[in-house]
Amino acid sequence: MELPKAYDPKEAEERWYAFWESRHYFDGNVNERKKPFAIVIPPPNVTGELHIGHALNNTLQDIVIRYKRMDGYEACWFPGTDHASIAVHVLIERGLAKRELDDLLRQIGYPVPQEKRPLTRYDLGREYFIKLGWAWKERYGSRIREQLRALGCSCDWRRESFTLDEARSRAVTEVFVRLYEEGFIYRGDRLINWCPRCQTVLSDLEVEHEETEGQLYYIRYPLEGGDGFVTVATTRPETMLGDTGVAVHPEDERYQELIGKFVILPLLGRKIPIIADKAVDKEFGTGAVKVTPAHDPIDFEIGRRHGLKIINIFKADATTNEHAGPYRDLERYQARRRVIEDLKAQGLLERVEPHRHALGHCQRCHTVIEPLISTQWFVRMKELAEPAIKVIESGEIQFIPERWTKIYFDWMRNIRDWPISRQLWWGHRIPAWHCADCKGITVARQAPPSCSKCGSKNIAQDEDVLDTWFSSALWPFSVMGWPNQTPELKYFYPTQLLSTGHDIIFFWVARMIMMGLHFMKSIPFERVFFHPIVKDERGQKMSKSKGNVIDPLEMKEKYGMDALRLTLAALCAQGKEMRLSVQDIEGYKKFLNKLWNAARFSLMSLQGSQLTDFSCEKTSLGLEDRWILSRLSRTIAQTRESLERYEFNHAAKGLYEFVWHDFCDWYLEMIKPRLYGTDVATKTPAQQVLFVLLTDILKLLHPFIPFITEEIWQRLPHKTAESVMIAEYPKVRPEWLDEHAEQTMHRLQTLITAIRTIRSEMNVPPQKRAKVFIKAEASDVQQIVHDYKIFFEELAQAGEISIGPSIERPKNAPRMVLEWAEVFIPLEGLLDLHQEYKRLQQELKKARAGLEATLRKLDNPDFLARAPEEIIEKEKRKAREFKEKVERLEQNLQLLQG
RNA sequence: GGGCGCUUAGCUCAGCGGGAGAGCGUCCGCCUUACACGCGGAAGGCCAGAGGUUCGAAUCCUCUAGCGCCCACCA
Repeated sequence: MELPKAYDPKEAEERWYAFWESRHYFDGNVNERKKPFAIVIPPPNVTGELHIGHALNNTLQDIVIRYKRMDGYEACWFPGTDHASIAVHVLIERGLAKRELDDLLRQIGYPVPQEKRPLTRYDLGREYFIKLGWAWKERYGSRIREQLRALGCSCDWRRESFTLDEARSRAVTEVFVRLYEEGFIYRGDRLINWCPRCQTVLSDLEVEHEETEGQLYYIRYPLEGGDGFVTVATTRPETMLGDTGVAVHPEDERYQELIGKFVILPLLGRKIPIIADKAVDKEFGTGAVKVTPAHDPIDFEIGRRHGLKIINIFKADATTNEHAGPYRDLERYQARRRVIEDLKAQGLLERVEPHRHALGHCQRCHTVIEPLISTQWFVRMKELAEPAIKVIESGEIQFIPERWTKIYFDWMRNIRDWPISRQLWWGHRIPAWHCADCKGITVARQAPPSCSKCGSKNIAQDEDVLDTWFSSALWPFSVMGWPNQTPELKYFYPTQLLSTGHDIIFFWVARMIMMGLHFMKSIPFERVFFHPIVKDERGQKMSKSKGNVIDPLEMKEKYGMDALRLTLAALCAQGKEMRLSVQDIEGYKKFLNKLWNAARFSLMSLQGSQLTDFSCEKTSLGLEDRWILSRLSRTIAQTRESLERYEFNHAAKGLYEFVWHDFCDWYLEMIKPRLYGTDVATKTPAQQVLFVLLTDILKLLHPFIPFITEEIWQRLPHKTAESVMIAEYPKVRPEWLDEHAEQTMHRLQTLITAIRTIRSEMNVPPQKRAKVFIKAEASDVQQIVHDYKIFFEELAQAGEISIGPSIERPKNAPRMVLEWAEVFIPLEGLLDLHQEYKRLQQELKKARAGLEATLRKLDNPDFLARAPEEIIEKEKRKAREFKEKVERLEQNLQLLQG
């Protein structure tokens, strides 16, 4: 079947995806006759849009899963999306405030007010808010799925999950209850990170530190009973309203007499003690520090050690409360200004210094974090982390690249308890019920009829939801139906690969390992591949505001998805970032065009052939056949090895190189005479080999560029499978390896290139036949020229060829000097001797340098004594070759001058 | 403050102990019936710097410089 002149990705991509799906190729089923290969998708946020990072990660996963599927595994890729508790919550709040969600509100039956702006979640109430969340999910949730399909992802869509769906919620509840019963989950007062905008607690990971230009304020605290004062330094003067002590280092001579005395807190007049604590740094500031246990993590610890009072001066929105006395009901920075003004007025502000320090910001809304004391639910992590450290140490789970293990260990060995409650509405509600009478808490899988402590029916469910990463941590087994003991769990768990970005190694990877080990008693995945972060061509992060984003769907529109996929694979080296530009995609698109045309040519050449035998019997094969089969075998091996190591760049580039340069540039050109000819004895084997090459190339490339390979596959005259997607991935064929053919071919290529170089440099018109003289002593070189004359004629436009050991350079003939031959082409016009001289000089210089370097080694007794035998042999051979080349060049230069 | 990574051809990067590579870009010549999204050819590099290990270093070790990232409770 013939191919159209150009490939149209738009039409083909959709058609083939539908075809694959209708044939159930994506389905992974429990199948005891096959080995399973499972991947669980990192669930994109349900309201997300497919960005280039998704495109990369999901392309890589699809490459692996398609490869494994073709290679005989029962492959299953579990898809799904994440409810993204806080991210979605914040988006909805924003949408409400801007009144952008009115239509959704009407849809869920909420009486939308005319005027009110901003609209808040408190106006809606919890029930409507959650309804709105689901309506939102319905509207936007399918978008990301459609985009993954456009990418070509061969997910088993029957198994799609959502972290907030019923089955996953059951898993969440089960895990919470069990961890609570086992004592891992507790509720307590801790100093936590509070986002005053989102009005929720955040884990340390959700806080981003940023260097900020701030000020260090030196404030005098008068000593009790008269003269003198202690000067403390602080970046947050307003928190002095909550000070309950002043601390110095126990060994600080300056303050020895003051320890145990009291100061009077300015502005509020509270009497607070001076205490000694080793946490204080003598060198910083004045060596005396104000202690605000309610609003600073270190102070909290100091306060605890010394039994200091805890005075919280902030409300949930970080405005001051009644404890701030005259400064109550002020926004925190306003309070700071007022406090400073008043201190200054009272002469208690000694000085202010500029001071750079890191400030925590909310990951979602970028508001400055306020450390606060609050009652929250926590998971005790230490004990859960220990086995999770061991499985990495032992290699049971392998990180790729390996360096991420160190980062993992550092975090896991210093792990802190995980605050899991969030004061949000969109998410998994905590399965705990508080009793208004006895204040007891009942944790249960379902709403209990009464308090388990006192039996009172006066109970209400905890208001909080769980950190979104809590459900993500269960993902590898929750998508397989846990807590039910499903056949899928038994067969597909643990999965073989997790592919993700390194930015969520703590958020997600570490927690999945801990939860998997705890609840499944086994690792969740065998390998974790950390893909690089995609940056623009200048190494800058892509962002909409910078206008440097590369939108996958736009690229699909312009170049086709295969082009993007291949580019991403080809650039995916195991570094930390990948620089991507549209030009790269354009470049790989050209490869697809090349492939398309090579396929067109091949199919045309196979037309009408009655091929039945593809055994490629060596006896009937030409040099070029044996060579390309040998190269194919190596390429298969290299592709497989690279894929096993997740070296996608090597796999993609190896195939690119092989297809373009070996197959197209040399092989196809070399077999043209046979294909155009009518001699069945040479034509048929060429067609056989061509067919084998084409089918194997399609199969090898299919995981990278599924659409175009299928489009071509379907036009093959003798399909070995109804789809390339389910064809068997090529296996290494050792019997095809042919060192001799490769060596001979290499010499042939070198000679042809030498002729082409002379022709090109001397401006011999391309179509003009040229007489060629080759001086070569070695009989095998003479043999090559003799046997493969046709290739010199076809590929180098050679006319008559004279070869022999005593060939003389004809007059007016520029030359190429090789290690084992000299090539001359007589010119009709005048030869530019100067140019020729320069070129030969340059080559001589190189050859001499090479010779010297080699001889230096061979003259070194240590080298001869210590280097391995084969290296010495190699150096000797090199020396001979260089020497010969140098001699030939010298002779030629001499002749040139003479 | 701790840790990690990078520095190779004009650009983007491979190579990570034995003769400096690719793609893009540049230059030259070609519309040769698969492909001008192409074909053929060429130019271009003391592999950041300094020490060390080794018979041998772009490749391993140490230090320095520049760039980037992550973690962190010096107020």
